[in-house]
Amino acid sequence: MSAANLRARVRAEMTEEIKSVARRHLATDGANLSLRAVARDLGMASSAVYRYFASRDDLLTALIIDAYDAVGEAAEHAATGGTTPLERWLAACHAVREWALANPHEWALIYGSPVPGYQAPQDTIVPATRVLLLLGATLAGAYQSGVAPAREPLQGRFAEELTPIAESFLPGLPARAVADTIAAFFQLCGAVSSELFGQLNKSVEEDRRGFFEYQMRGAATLAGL
Amino acid sequence: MSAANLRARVRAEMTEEIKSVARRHLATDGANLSLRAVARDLGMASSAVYRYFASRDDLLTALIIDAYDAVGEAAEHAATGGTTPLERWLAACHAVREWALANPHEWALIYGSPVPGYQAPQDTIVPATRVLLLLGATLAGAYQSGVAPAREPLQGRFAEELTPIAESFLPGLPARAVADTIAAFFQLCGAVSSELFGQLNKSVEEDRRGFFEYQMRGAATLAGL
DNA sequence: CGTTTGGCAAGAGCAGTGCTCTCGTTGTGG
DNA sequence: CCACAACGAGAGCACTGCTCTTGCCAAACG
Repeated sequence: MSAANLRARVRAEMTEEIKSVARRHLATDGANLSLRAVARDLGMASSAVYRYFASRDDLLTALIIDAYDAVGEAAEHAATGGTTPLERWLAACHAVREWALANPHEWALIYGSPVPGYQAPQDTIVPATRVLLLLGATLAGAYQSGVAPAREPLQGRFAEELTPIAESFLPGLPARAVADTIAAFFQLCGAVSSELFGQLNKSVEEDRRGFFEYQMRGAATLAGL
Repeated sequence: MSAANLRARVRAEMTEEIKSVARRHLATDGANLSLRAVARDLGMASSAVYRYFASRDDLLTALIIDAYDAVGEAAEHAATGGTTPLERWLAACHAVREWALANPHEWALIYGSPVPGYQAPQDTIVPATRVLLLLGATLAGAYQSGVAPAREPLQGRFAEELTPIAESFLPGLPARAVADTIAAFFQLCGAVSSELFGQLNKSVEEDRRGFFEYQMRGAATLAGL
């Protein structure tokens, strides 16, 4: 039994080591991750890597899940600091941005254009919603504590579509708040991606953090925070 | 002289044909464009393509410029229809979204994560600002016609950084309006990319257009429109 | 203790890629 | 008319993802 555990542990360590080297390659060379190059760095044959990941896409999927978890944890950790909902909101947004600046290629992997021919498996959708849920929970807290006043309900078909989502994911939250949460999350993604992918080319150079906060305060305003 | 023109015209036609086939490959196979496959489709050797484009990145750059122009023109054309600034604003946003839905891989090419190792040359930055300038001009028109009231000036270092940009690109527009324009543009990019890249996974299915309009009305609100 | 089984690594090999170089051909400008 | 530049084709290099076969070594079983 301990032998089997040992085998499994060695295998897990090897898997983790492959992912680690792959992450390093990702950080330096960009998204076109070469499985052979990773194998070379590990001093093993490229075919040996296939014992641990069935394909290059499988390795990418593992990295994607890790990245979702990493950015989610960074945001959650930052959000514990603030006292008011708005402070927690902004702290989470800044944490996401800073994680993205520190790990640009991993950000591109999860929130950039999908890798060609790559279809995200089911395993990725749960960790993908972590930041979204954090924003939603922050907003829900603001509603429950009365910091944010109740707002007119939304009208429109998409509001009806969002109602069951609201029930299952964030019970008690009106559909409008769910819509605002998703919209704010998209705004966050847009702000980070645009800055990271070079859209604000030489317009704001020094105080990008300040401009980002301006945008996220706007997102909070739209969400009723 | 007409001979030289003929040579140049044949060359231009060939260049256009290569781009056309490449665009078709882009639409079906995704972003990992294969120069050899394009050459095969054209019935010529892969090395012959290099007479027209120095590298695969050069071909991508040409496609990127075309894509920027296409989405810019779609937005500008749509914006001519509306009567009020808000109508023109929303029409432009919807046009951008619809262009992106019709040409997802080209959208990914210009607003998704940058292709690994690819550095956007100077030729791309002018057409890239076309949609941004349209939004800015719409906002400027609203200010000048008095539809949108004047707002408190921004404070913060990024506002100072944006002041010279305002002078050169959209003269007469306060720094805050420039900041709002860029923020709105990022919001537009975020909303379109998130929808296109599958971030709203099974939450809103039917009325995505309505949800998008909700977001863009929010962006207009933040911009003071 | 001997044998069999199963996980692992290595190597060769296939089909594909971007890109370069060389070698003919062809058409144009002086 | 002829030199020259532009062009297309083909071979070739180094690389990729992935598969298949072979050999190895430790664990499990009789």
